[in-house]
Amino acid sequence: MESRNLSNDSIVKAIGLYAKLAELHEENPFKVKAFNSAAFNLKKVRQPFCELSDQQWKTIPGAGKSVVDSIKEMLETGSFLALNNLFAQTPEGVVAMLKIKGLGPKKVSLIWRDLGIDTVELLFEACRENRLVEAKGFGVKTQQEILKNIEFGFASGGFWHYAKVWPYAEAVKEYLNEHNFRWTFLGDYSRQLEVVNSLELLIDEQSLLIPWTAFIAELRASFDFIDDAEDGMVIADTGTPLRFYSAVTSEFLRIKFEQTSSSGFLSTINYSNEKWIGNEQETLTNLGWPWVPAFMREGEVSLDYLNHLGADFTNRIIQVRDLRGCLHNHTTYSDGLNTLFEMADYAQQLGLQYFGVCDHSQSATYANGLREDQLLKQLDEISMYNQRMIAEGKSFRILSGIESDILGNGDLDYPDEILEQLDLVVASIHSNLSMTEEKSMSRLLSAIENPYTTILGHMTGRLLLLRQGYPVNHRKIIDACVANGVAIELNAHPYRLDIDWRELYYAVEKGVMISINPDAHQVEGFQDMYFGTLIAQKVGIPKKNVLNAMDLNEITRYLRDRK
DNA sequence: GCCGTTTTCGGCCCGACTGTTTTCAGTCG
Repeated sequence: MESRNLSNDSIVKAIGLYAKLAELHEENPFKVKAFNSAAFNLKKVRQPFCELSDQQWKTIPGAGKSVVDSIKEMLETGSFLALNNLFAQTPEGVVAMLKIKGLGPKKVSLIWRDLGIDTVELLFEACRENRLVEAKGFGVKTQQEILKNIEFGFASGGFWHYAKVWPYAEAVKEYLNEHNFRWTFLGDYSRQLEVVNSLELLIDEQSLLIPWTAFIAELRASFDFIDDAEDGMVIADTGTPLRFYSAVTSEFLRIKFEQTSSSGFLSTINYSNEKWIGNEQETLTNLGWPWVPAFMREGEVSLDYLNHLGADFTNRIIQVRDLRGCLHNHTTYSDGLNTLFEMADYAQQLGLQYFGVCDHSQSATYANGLREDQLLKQLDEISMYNQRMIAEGKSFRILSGIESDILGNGDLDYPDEILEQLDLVVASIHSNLSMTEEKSMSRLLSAIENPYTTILGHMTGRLLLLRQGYPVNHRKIIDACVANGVAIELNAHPYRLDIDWRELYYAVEKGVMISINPDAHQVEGFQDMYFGTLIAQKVGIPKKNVLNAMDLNEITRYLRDRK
C-alpha cells in the first residue's frame, strides 16, 4: 500500500485495534488504556497526520512518544510492526470476533482460551447449541445478543434465510388480503427457496382504490419495520430489500407467471413471452407440461420427474397438516432448553401423535451428550410417560432414540446392546467436518450399513450462509439408503435444510423415505417443521414418501419391522 | 504507555448501560 494513502481514519483504527489485541493478550492494562485514549483523542484531529510537525504532535493529548512513533511508522512504511506481531499470535477468527457488537477483548479471550472457539462460525454454533450460557460472565441474554449480531453480519452477504424474512412477509400478506388487493409474491420468496435475496410482490394496480404513490405511502406508514433505503424500501430489522411492483390487470397473470418462475424453469419448458396465451394452465399445456405450482418452478424439474409423481400430483404434495409426529429432538438431557416432558407435552398440544427424543450421544461432549447410564435413565422416564398415556387412554407416545455421532471410522458411538433398546437411531456427523469426499463417504456409508441406523441425519453438515457442508456423493448415499432401508432426514432447521432439495428429486424417484425433522432444542423449535415442509414441497414430495406423515400405528410398525 | 510534576516515578481510573451478579465486570459511545 502506498503509505501516503493512509488516512487518519485507518491509522486511528489501527491504534484502537492494537489496544484491543494488546488487552486480549493481557499486556499492561495501562498501556492498553493509553492506546485507547490516544485513539479517542486522535479521532478529533482534523489535519492529516502526515502534515503534523513534532511541535503539533505535542499538543495532542494522549499521543506520547510510543503512539506518535507508531503513527510515523505507518506513514513511512505503510505497516505497524507491533500490530502485525499481535496479529501473528491471534487466529483470524478471533480478530473477527472483536468486531461483533457486544464482544470486547475480555469476553473474546474467554471464548478463545477457555472454550477453545476460534472462528465466528464455531461461535455461532456454540450459541445455537447453548454452550455459551455455561461460561462465567455469560448468560442467555448475552448469548442471544451475540447470535443476533453475528446473524446481522452474515446477512450483509445479500441473502437472508427464508425464515428470517417470513414473519415480515406474513404481515404484509395479511394487510394486502384485508384490503382485498389482487396481489402475489414473486421471485425467490414465491419459490420457497432456503435463502432469499429480497421480498418481491406484484400488485394489480386496478385493484387499488387509491393512487400507487398513496398506496406506497400508506404501506410505509402501516409497518414500522419498513425503512427507506437508497434504492427503495428495506425490512429495517434485517436489511432485506422489499420490492413492490404494479401491473395493469391485463398483464398481471403473465408477469406473475414469468416472475414466479426461475429463469431455469422458463428455459426448461422452452417458454418465451410470445407463448403466453392468457393463463398459466393453458400456456403450460400448450408447451406440453402439466400445471406446476410456483414453488416447484425450478430448472431442475423435468417432465420425466413429474410423470413419475403421476397425474394430479399437486393433490398429494406433503402439507404441514399431514405431519403426525416428529422424530429428532433434544431435551435438557443434552443441550436442549426444555425437559423431556415439556417437549412431549408441547408436541401433544400441537396435535402430534408422537415425539421422538434423540439427544446427543456420548462422544458429543460439547453438547453434553448422554452417557449410557443417562440414556438408560431417560428410557425409564419415557416408559413412565408412555404408561401414563396408556392409563389416560391417549394415543400419544414418546419414541425413544438417540442422535448418535458417526465416529471417524464410521461406527456409531454406543454398543449394540444399548442401541437395540431404542425405537430409533438418527446417525449424524458432528466432528471432523473438514474432510475429503472419500472420507465422508466411507463414514456415511458405514453408518448407513449399520443395522441400528433408522435415519441419516443432516447429510452434509452445512449451515446456510455460514458454513459449507463437507463434500458427499448424494446419489451414492441415496442408493445406499434405499438398499439398507434407511430414511433420509430433511433437517428442518432454517439454517440447515439439509439434504439439499436439489438432491431430493433423485431420492423421490428411488422411493427413499424422507423424515422432516425439526431438530428442536426447545419447544419453539417445533415451528421449524413448517420450513422443512416448504422445502419438501419444492420437489413435490408426496405424503406417502414422508416418514413422519405416518400415524402412530404405522410408525410403530415401521420401526418394529426395521429391527 | 502517558502525564506531570512532589523532576524521576507513582498514579492514571469517562459515565451510562446491560447483564450477571449479589456488589461488579465488560462494553460502548
